[in-house]
Amino acid sequence: MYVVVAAQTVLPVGGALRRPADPAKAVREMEEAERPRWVWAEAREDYAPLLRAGVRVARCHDIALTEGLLLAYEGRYGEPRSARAAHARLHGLPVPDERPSAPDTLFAPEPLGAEAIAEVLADQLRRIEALPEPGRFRLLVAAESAGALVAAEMSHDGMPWRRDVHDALLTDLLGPRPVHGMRPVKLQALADEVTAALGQPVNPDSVQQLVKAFKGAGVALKTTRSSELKQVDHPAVVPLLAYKELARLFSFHGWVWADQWVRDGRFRPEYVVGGVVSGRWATNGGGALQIPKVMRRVVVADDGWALVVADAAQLEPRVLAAMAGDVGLAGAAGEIDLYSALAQSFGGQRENAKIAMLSAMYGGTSGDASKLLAVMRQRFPKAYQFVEDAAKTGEEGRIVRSWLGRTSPPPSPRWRELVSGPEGVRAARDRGRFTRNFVVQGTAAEWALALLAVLRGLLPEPARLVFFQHDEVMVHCPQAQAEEVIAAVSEAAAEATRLLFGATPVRFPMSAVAVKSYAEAK
DNA sequence: ATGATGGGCGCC
DNA sequence: AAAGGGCGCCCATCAT
Repeated sequence: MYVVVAAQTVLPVGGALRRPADPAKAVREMEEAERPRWVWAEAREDYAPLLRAGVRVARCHDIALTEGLLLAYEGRYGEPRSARAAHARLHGLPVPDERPSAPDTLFAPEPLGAEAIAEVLADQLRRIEALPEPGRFRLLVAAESAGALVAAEMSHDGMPWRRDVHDALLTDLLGPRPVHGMRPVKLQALADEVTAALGQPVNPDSVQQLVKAFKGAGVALKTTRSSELKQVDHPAVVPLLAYKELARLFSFHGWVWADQWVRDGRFRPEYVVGGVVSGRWATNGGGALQIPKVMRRVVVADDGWALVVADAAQLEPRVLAAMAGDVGLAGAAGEIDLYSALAQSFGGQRENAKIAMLSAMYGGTSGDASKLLAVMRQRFPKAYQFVEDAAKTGEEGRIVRSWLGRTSPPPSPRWRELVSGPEGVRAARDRGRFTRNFVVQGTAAEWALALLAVLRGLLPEPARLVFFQHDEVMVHCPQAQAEEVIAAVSEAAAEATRLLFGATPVRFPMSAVAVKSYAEAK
């Protein structure tokens, strides 16, 4: 049963519109009584007020996310996907642009009413049924919508973040917090060392100045990447590399960042569900998906609580094995260490097996790749063919889809120009690598979303999902629940596998550990 | 002053 | 560890 929530009203589909005095209370009561699938314009906006009112729901249908998935499938990639835009299209009215990220409260349009949202829902459900594989797409929509619930909840609950530990770490590495606009003392000392070693004043943040100064010292640099610098024998290199590392920590995850993103011992980033074309999440501020490993010690469970950290091992090759239905590869993917199981086919070398798989999935060409790919083609023809087909489709300018039906963007007009020009072969090959990767990464993202959705439903109160990073999840729970949560992770992985692939010999093992601090995991 | 772009690098 | 795809985000720099 679908129930639309919009603008302080509640509309059970097929029923009568209600205007409850306390909408949050009405949602809570209906959730307890009948667990409907809640429908709203955009979970990111509509669920947050409910969370603040202490209401959580099990299932939803996110109109905007669904519209985005449908438009892409229908070859209308990039058209506005808001409920308002979808409603306008339905009635042949002018379609408004996507709302700017900072809504203008003075001139923002009236929110769409529940009846209008119900119309869009009916239209979306019709469009889904008209697809060649409606069952898969329904699963995609459910998983994406569940992801929106999780994302809103994780932003609401936040990841444990010890500001005292963070401050101690920063002070240890950089020196005490400087006054605004100044470099921390240790950073400044490194900058001074670089200047002294190069014999002229240089801002180590400036690529231009660095290249010039190194040239003056007799060193020709193409770039100032650390990989290139490491090849250079010059006394400025060591302090410069140290500077780069610490400067990044200071500006990306330093005190200013913490002032902005950490409150009440919780880091609260804003996640963007489906923010990456492949279906992975992105973040909007906070850089939650780029937290440096050295910072993990700052993520500490509350007293008496634990962090259960779990990540999927070798997710992408397993996804490929399951999608391609390659019996040989699926057999190896029935083992915990897929690459070891493959080693036999590659002269007993686990590393060679790994290179072959990665090159097949990502279009790698370096080193021994081509030789190993030949072995791959011979031993695992269906898996090989699957990614080759995806690459060829992309090179020809056509679109590909993930297992559940997420659609890759079409080539840009610029690409179409390029591909018939002198750089055409290169442009085609680049896009082939993209589509080759899309089918694997996109399906891996779907598996991870399904895992997340199932796990969310299995967690006991008061355990909370607090972090999700592509193929890794973190749950914050009372210590006494840790074993139960670890078991829930395994169960969720098995269920996600069944949902996507049905009966398959491929296993998707997850390593889950209970720790006090994130740094102890892995 | 403000906005756009590219280098560089963190994460998966 | 190699490797490729995907991002976000800072800084410097250049154009407006």
